[in-house]
Amino acid sequence: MKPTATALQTADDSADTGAQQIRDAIRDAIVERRLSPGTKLSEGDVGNLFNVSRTLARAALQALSYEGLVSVEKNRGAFVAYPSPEEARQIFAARRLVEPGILREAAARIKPSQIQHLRQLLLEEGRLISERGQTARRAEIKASGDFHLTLASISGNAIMQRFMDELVARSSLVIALYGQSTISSCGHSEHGDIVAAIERNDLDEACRLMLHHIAHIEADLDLRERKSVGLREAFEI
Amino acid sequence: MKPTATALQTADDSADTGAQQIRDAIRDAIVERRLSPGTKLSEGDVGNLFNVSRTLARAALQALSYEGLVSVEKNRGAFVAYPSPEEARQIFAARRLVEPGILREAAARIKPSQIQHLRQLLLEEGRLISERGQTARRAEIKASGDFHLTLASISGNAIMQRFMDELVARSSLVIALYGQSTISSCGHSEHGDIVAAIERNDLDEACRLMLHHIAHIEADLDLRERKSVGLREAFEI
DNA sequence: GTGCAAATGATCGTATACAATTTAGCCGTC
DNA sequence: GACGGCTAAATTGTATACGATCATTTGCAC
Repeated sequence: MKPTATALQTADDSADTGAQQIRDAIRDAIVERRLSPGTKLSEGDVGNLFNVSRTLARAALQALSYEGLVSVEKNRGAFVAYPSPEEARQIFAARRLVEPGILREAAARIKPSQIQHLRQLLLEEGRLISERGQTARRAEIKASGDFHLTLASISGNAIMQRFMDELVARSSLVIALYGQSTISSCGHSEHGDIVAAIERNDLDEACRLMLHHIAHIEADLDLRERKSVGLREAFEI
Repeated sequence: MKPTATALQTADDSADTGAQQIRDAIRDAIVERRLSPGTKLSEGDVGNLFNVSRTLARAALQALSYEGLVSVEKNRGAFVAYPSPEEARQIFAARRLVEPGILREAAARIKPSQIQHLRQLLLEEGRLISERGQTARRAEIKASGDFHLTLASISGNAIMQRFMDELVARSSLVIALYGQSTISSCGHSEHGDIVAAIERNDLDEACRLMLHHIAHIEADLDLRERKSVGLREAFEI
């Protein structure tokens, strides 16, 4: 299972300012679930795909490993991360821990134009949900995460923003692996409720809704240990 | 101002498993303030210092830039990060936001042996404070951070732990730049108070103490904008 | 036919080499 | 004497090359 050209070549021919472009392209592919967890990302293949040397491919993969999106195994190669159930729990625990705080901070500094921006995001998200097709689905996944990231950006704390970047991206991986419901972002209306609570300055309610929202996402996961199904159980029906 | 051999060569001749060793050595040097903010870390120099090629030196510096300890400027090189007052504020805002949560999580899972471990850390910290000399001072800086990192490790959340790693390291940079009091870790007793509160299971009080502790550290900073002192003000006495 | 051992191929780890960019020094002109 | 442009040195950006490690398969013995 090697990454196909269609899975990765999105921002290909843009200026080659370095490994960053490659990193971003691969990250987008992972977040939008065009690349499945466990997919091997060999340095050579990635380099060929983007027409750069292994040096840059390696740098990009290394960067992604710091974000927890790919895992590099010594002398074996890089793979799209395959979060364990335990990791998944920790990711959502971290989100429960930081998102209320980010929300409070954001609500305290939010300006009318930014509320407007949030509302526009919700609209776009709603539009994508009603559309059909793979590309719409992928855009929807991204838009769903963008809501949380925008909140972090409004909070004005670049460090928390980067942290949320990581958490949202890794959440996408977890949902790809353990999500049950076919609908990817079941909680669209919940986003709207949160914005509404912010608008009427009811912070406690907004935080409550946020925690509920995160719990809702997590509840859709099936985090039972799957001991690499496929040895025997997969055929012993 | 290039990194001197004595500033970096700590774990030099140990096994060369890769760039990780170099990264850790430089990180320690930064956290213990043997390397001052703004110091240039050229790839060539770093490579020579550790007897490796520029490839590995570059990888190590790149990794440190992801942690915010080093800033790499395109075509200009890498420098020990020089956090702006605004960054400093964000770092501490982030700590205020996450540390109470980590503390609660840790307190909920803490085992007697881990309390023992914390107490031992405090003892060691106290011992270092009473000693004199540069090496003791540096060890003290590290020990002071280790308290917070140990708490994060007890929380059992690897993601939050990594995040705290970053925050504590960057805090050290900020204190090096903006700290006023000569004593580096004024809040040793506060650490003890927090452990005591945990021990008697008074979580609210523990969180309150933690927030107080962070505020105390931050209060010792002089975060006034210094517009690269040395243009004119430095001589216009 | 099964199991182990050596050879093969693919991939990674690191070093070196070359191109591009910046920085510093130098000289001529104003 | 100060300013501006030019050349040279130093440093980074990227590619390539070679040695090391791991996975796989081939072949042989049992």
